[in-house]
Amino acid sequence: MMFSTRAEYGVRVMAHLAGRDGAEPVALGAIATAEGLPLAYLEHLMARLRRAELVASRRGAHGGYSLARPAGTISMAEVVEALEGDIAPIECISEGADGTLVCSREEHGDGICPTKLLWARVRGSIVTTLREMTLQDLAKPVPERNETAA
Amino acid sequence: MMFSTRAEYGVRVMAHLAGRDGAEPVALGAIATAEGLPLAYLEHLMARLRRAELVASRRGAHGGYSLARPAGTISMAEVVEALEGDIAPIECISEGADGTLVCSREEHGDGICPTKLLWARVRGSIVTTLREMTLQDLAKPVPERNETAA
DNA sequence: CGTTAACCTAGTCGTCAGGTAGGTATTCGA
DNA sequence: TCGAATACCTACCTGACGACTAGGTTAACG
Repeated sequence: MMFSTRAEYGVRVMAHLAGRDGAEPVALGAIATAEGLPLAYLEHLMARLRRAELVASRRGAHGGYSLARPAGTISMAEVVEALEGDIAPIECISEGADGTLVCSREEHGDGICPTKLLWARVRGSIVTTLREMTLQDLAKPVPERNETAA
Repeated sequence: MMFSTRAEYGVRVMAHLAGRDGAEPVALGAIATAEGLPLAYLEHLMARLRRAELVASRRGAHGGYSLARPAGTISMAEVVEALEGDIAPIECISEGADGTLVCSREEHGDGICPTKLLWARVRGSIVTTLREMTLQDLAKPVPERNETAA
């Protein structure tokens, strides 16, 4: 719908990695099997995540992927943005260089776009929600209690 | 991006209508010209809005569209939902019959989907934002002061 | 040196957003 | 009563892009 499977699959992989925090790299094939997702397709997503420096990779035998930073420091906004690109509810709204929102409809000098307010707020609420969550929040859906936990 | 031009165009038309609140119906051709949007395409969107009973129509000469209810009582959630269908950030999340969110990944009896929490929150923030705004909020981008206003 | 797995580049395929076209039904003014 | 205006409906087209496959090359371990 609004986000494609890129975000869906990518987030699942990241959540999977977050479950193995700090440990050895995990082979993508193992993740694909565990999550029931197509390996070849995941490779494309990992390329995006790697370019965004959210995951580190080790090639060769016993290689794989691991988080580039602790799960608690990776916001979901970073993850989703790396996978889907700039977050904009509709085409005509995008983020300018200085962080302000630009409406392409306003560039013709026509004056104010009345609907900009709406989309700006929608975008804001999405970004805020994504920023407030980290990978760690997704990594602990089953809180076991044999440890005092991380 | 996340919403298509259906939402963008449709909201523009609705905002346009809100500016003529209560008055005579406005011909779609006039709106299309004013907003610079393709008339034939807008007709499809109006069909959705009409089926959702957000606009009323009058056929024939001097016919056109008008809001079915006062602008202040029409939430943007209704408008967007009528245009785009059910609001869901990704395919696997949808609203069940009783309003609870359902993740299609959980239906295989696999247990909890860790990413559901994320998408549920994103969806929630979008819906909340859309619900908090009404058409009236879009209709007054240029607050004139020759009247005490509506 | 061979196996493993990341990495890269091209494709294919189906769907759907975005828009066009042309007709029919309804209402008004003259 | 006619004809112009306008909503309404169904069908169709087209390009882009999401989702995925295929097949290779490079790097690291044992």
